[in-house]
Amino acid sequence: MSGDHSHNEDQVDGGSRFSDSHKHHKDKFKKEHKQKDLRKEKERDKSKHGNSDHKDFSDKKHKDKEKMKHKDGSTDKYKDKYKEKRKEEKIKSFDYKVKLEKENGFASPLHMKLEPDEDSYHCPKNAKTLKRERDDDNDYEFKPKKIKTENEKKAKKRKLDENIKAVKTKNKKGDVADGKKKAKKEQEEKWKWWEEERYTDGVKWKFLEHKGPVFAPPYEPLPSNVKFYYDGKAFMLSAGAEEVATFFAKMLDHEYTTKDVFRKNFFKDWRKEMTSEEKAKITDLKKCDFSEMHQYFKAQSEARKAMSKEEKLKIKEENERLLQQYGFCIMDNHKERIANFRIEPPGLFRGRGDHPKMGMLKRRIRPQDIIINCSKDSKYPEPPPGTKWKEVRHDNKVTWLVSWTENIQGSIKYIMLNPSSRIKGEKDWQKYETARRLKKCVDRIRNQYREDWKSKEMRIRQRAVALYFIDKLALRAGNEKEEGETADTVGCCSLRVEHIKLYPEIDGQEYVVEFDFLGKDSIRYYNKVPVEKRVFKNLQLFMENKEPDDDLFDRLNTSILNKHLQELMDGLTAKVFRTYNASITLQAQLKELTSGTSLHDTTLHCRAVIKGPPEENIPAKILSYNRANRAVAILCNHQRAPPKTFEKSMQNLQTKIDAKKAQLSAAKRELKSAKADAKVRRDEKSKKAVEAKKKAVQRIDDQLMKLEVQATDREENKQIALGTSKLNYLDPRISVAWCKKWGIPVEKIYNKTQREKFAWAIDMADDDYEF
DNA sequence: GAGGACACTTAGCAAGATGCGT
DNA sequence: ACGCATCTTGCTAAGTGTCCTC
Repeated sequence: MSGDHSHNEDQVDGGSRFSDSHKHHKDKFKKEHKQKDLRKEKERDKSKHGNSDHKDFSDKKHKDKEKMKHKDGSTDKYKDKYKEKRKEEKIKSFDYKVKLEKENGFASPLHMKLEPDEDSYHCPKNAKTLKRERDDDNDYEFKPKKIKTENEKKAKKRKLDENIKAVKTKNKKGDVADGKKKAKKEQEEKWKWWEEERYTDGVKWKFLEHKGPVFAPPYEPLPSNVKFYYDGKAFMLSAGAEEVATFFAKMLDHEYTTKDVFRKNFFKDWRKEMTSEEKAKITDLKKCDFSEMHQYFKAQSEARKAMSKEEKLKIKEENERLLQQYGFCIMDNHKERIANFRIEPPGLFRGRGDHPKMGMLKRRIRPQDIIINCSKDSKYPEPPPGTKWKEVRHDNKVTWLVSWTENIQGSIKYIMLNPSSRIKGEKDWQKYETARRLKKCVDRIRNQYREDWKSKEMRIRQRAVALYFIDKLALRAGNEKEEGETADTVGCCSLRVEHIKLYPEIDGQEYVVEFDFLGKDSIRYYNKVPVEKRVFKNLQLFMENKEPDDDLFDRLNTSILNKHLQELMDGLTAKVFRTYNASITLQAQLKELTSGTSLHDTTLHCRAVIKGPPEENIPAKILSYNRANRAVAILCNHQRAPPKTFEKSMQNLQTKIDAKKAQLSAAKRELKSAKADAKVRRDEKSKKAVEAKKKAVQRIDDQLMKLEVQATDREENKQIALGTSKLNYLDPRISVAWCKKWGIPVEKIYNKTQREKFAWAIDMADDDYEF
């Protein structure tokens, strides 16, 4: 470890030196050793899972001030080469990165009902603010122009509609029979919030009323015949200790109950819940035998599965009742669906990846932990009898209804509205509008950061290279995280030297950077990308005289980067690049893949795309869409574990294909003989027989094609999750426009939940929409 | 400018619901 | 009608980014 540090300038022109305090290094050293065992375990674990040959990452970070040499003498002659490169890049990653399966359908909660239910909400006089002022802060295109002029009319009309609705609700009572009709009507009456003006000044609502959260069911003690054993002897636990023990017992099948960190954290927290006698007696987790408890829970879940239809229905009805009672709120005259009205039940914390806090006890949340947010003039939610809320506040500058502080990280959890709600939808729409604004100035910004690669100042170069990664590779910003509190993951700004490797030349390509790090959710990011020479030289510079666990961009953090971005464009942050690049990629890929010619992709022997005019072929179109979606998912590194049943289901599909093929050749033979027959007989009957056979062949051929498309799609999708990008990064108007253009029903692309979330886009996008 | 509190979006997994072939 | 595969939904962790204080 080098401690030879002295200078402190921010210029890129001197000899490269680090200035780092020795103390800092010593601490680092100690910590590193402490971490070693942990890491070894990580490794083992990883190889067990077979998902990573990932190298040993250190947990340490630090900031160094150094003096660096400007040794980048390269000239830049890329002009519009850049665009091509990007394109190549994308195709590349498509090739080498993992292939995939079918869409995994991410979603959000159920449909929402607009009609208030019987025990109708108390609605205050001043809650009728229908018309809102325009938000002046941004987004010229946020609102379709015509709406501005029509707004008043619409608002009035809506008011009228609502009155009608209110009347309807009254004579609703018990008419279960025409539920279908009603559902239809509801659809027609869906509130088009996107045709209204938005609030100004951060006001999120004027009126908010809800019923509060649903608490986790209380703990039910185990029957007395289910025993816990310590050191081979039955041991009666106190209720508190028993509850925590059951959390562990339930997880016994999971591999992580064998992990040291998990066990240690669990045992420590468990002991806190024990009585002093228990504490004295139970001192070694290894001597604890939870197997009887485990068996009991297993049996219970079996029993649940084997329940009669009536019992299942009963549970369903109860859930529905809860949903109706607690699952909705009134926000500004509209009944809106709440996303997560249930409080998270207690249990053992299991973070993602190698989380230092795995196994800790996640406390039960009580009413006195809960903060309620609602209108002053609303009917406040009641705390359960004999309890009190921690606080009831009336903050209409925020969107949450309920919050509490969680005990593992000390972070705040919220109950908020469903994605189909106005408040979420508006924000979502706005997000895409910001990304569209970026589209207009992205060339300027790209030119700018290229210029900055040559800057005299180290911090500017670092900023420019980081931004290049964020733009080109859709990396996340990479906020700093508190060490030891979470799994060791990074994003762009927090990349460390150990996360990249530089190859001046490899596999016939120049200036290749190999990325290998764990990103959000400890998902591995691995990519080998050729970069521009100047970037490469800069990276060499940044890495000079650094330890593997030093920050690659030691003069940069997300706040600096975002401040810079803010200056380049109003509302621009690192995250916007991900949205922009995802959406623009989808649009480009859809154009390319759907046009017909480019579908003759020889690497993907798919007859479907080769054969016939695309407009006649919906499955092929959907495949094209999924591929475009997939390109984005790959760009954003949205991975998933291959489904457990993948191999099997692939086999099943192949069996089906084989069977279909056999069927096809049989049908063809029959056709042939029918033809021969017709030639000899020359009568109507045999002619007809030929026609029938022809049709049969055609039909079977179509079926076969469909199966093959399905197989291709699924294979390609094996380890790619399409849902995340679909739900969070792709401007839904692109998809809607594509559907309209090619006559594909939107239902083929978006399921019900997704259609609800994207109702605004489905309503407003025409077939010529351009992102 | 560092650090923490806060609000809100993005993320993958798995349980539960649905659908499909037999 | 049943059993399995797939799709949907719920769950909640883990990010981003802003604002405030010192």
